[in-house]
Amino acid sequence: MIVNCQFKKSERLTSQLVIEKLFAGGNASMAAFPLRIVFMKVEKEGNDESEGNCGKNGNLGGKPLVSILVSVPKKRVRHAVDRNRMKRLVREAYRLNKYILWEALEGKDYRLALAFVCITDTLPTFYAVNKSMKKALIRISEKLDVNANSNPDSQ
RNA sequence: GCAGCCGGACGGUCUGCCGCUGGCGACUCUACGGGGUCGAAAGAGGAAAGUCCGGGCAGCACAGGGCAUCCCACUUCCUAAUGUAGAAGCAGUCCGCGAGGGUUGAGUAAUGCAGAAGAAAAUAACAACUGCCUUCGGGCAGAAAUGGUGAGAAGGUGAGGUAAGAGCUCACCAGCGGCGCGGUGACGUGUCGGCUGUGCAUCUUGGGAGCUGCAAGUUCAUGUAAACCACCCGACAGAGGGUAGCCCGUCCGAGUUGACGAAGGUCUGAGCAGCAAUGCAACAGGGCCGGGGCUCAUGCGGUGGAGGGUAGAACGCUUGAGCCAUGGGGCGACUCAUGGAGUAGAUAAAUGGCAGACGCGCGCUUCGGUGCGUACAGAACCCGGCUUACAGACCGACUGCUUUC
RNA sequence: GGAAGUAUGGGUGAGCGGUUGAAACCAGCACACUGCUAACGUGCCGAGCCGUAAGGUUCCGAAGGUUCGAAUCCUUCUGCUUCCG
Repeated sequence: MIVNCQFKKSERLTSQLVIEKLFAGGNASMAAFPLRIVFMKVEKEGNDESEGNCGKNGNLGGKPLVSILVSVPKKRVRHAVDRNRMKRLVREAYRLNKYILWEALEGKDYRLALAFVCITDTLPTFYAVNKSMKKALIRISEKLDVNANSNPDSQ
């Protein structure tokens, strides 16, 4: 299969409940310079069974494996133009590198919620964002495997 | 040629690959709500910004009048627009050699205030001046010419006049009023007249103002939902509402429309609630009772309180006081007629990424090229105006300096 | 998106257009007290610039304006805070 480079609106994280949970604390976060990444596992729930029926024409049909949000604080980046540009760069970098996470999540029984928060004052180039995005996604997928092994102990 | 000033109009272009958003068409899945794939077109501004004004639009409130409160104020015009809005002007003042630019602008009859300084801040006499009296200390009277203070000192300058002086008189100038002329008008100008403090507030005159804002608001879904708690209430009347600024008379008045009417009434049943059957519809219903009275508190209604729920969805939402062209009117803002083109609508929020070519500016240059840069800034209901930010570049009118004829 | 408020010494925070460049508290410096320190008490500097000093001058977020006179009134910007489902 060719690497899926689409990024539809359904992959956006828009639920207020999930977002509040994500930022409430206790979730893993890491810094990759222009960004800080917060992520959380979301268990597949009962309504996923109905999803399974739809899911036969590809995972695009049902709920996506990963949903993300991008946030750029107004305090760091003053102008709306620059905030929009920062979000676009992050989204584009995620779009091109999302296959890393999707491969890691193949066959797992949970989904992921990710938040990218900008922690820089100056606009970086696309190359810088792309590079750190790749690194960060690889690190996350490594961590997932570690957590999967250690999860039964902690719970 | 250089520098400037005003007005208008613009603010990058093209190609390839990978994406995003809403609609359209085809195919497809479906729990019939909608989802997926493919296709060809569309997808930020002159300021989208600030939110400083004005409107449209929406909800709530509201018979009417007066007072109070708040806002506005040169003139004429334009507009949907009532505005420290816009256009064209007028007057004062400041800046500029100038083209021009900034800013202020109803009235002053009455009342009040004006720190410090100064004799005195408006019925003016401190010093000096003049006259008279004198016990030589000074006193009385005249007088706004002199003094310094101050933002402002009793119109200014000069001459005459006088005991000394004074618009007391005259000439010129500034201001005010009457008349003539010009202008729609603010005002300008000529002439005549009397002789005239500054600022602020109250005040006077004229005009205007209900409140909240698309997170307005509407519909659907979810919810035991016509859910729960408290209070009010049914005509011998007045709790209350209009009216949480006050007053006057007046009106409504216990879910509700219209007509007659002023009666503890009559007629209609158009209305309201509910999926429906049906229920309610200006003193309904039940119990006791011969009747009145008394008691109970179910349903409907009103007000307040305390809660629950949402990945909530849809509408509002983009055709509008809109845009462009030509012609007519106007100095202009603008307006009239005719014709034409016409999908941005997101909602943790689309309009992007990469690569290359061109254009423009600056630097280097062996004039072949080459390096760097390419502004301010991102729709959120929609318009009009203002303000602020802005690389570059175009058109037109005008000004100053310089050169040539 | 819409609607309000606020900015004054190093910090908090009063302030009628007129003695205000600044009330008050904290902080700082000096003195006094103490064996030494803290606290209490007294006084001073209050922020820049010029000056040895006396003193002069500029400042109430920034820039314009009104006024004889502005921290205060008006306009435009800047920062911060709050509210509206």
